[in-house]
Amino acid sequence: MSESLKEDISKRIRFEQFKKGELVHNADLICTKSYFIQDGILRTYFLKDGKEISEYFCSEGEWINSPRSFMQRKKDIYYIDAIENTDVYCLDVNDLLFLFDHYPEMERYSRLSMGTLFGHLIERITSLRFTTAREKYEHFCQTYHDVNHRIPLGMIASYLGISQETLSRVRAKR
Amino acid sequence: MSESLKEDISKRIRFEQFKKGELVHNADLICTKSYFIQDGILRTYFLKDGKEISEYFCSEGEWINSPRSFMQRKKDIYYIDAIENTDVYCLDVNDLLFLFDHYPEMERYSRLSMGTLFGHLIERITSLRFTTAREKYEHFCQTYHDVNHRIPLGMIASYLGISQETLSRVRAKR
DNA sequence: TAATCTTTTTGATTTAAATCAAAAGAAATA
DNA sequence: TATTTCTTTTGATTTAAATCAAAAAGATTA
Repeated sequence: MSESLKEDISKRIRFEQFKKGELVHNADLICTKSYFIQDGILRTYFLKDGKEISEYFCSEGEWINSPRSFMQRKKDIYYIDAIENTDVYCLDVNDLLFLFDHYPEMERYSRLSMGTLFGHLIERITSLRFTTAREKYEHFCQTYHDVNHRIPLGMIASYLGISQETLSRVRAKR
Repeated sequence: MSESLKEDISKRIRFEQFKKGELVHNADLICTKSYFIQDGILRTYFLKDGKEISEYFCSEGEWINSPRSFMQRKKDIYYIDAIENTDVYCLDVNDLLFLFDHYPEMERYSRLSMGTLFGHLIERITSLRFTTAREKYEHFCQTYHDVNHRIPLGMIASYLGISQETLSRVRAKR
């Protein structure tokens, strides 16, 4: 990464803090920012039949946004909230596009990190098809073992597409 | 797209044909090619407990490969086979990397099309969590309605993570 | 510290879908 | 065209997980 790019990024990112339970992004708005987590956990979720369904969790060292809203500049169904008090650096979509336009290496970085993210999504799809609740949870533990016990049981259950009672019983049997 | 890029691409892609049921990519090998479908349907699948589990289907106008194998140059669990007699244009990973190195616009094209693909995967995850078999199939019909009846029932069932008997009954009730 | 609210666990019952089994219908092959 | 093979449908039974209900445990606030 070139010096001028580093400088340009640091000029554009801004530090922000969110309290536990606070809404980071509201689905009523277009998501114009991407958040890099310094400390804490953020969650993406959407509403189905009035209930919150967790989509994914991000912790230290990861970027989070509402992907389609951010990339396609339109509204989407996803909310983002803070599971713990969380410190982030945020980058506006316009600044990101500026960086894409001025630094070809940014395009490349983006392509490569998309590839990784892509892999995660495929893993996720595979795990959702494992039929039993136990297998789903096992898979969750593998991918999220570091944050497993920092996330409330009910949120994990909706992420896995199983009821909280079932998840509680699955955990009890380990 | 610049003329020289167009020319460079057409010099590098090669026409190939596969018979119905033929293996396009074997999971024992690294996937070094990406296939653009001109006519027909290709399927990605993997084996679980000796059974084929369909991962996704691609038809006319779409690109298919074994993503992690192709992008990270390592073996992965996915096979690709032909559901119908299929005509494709194929592009080697080295040629693609050459194009990335020589045409910044290729990086951009890749980034944008990844964004779309990303959206599809998120849709997919959402649909897999819809609890009932009927809802899963409804969602499949929306995204794959044009190829729905060109794909055998059993393959759709494994794609959705439900049994073929259940899918047959779901269909009967429509 | 008590009181309230939230989250998790435990128990009983119901239900959707899996499994087992076999017949019917299509497609491929001789 | 008949025969074999593969795919889909239908029926009976079982099972995993949802739902309903309530208690226990853990947080948060007064």
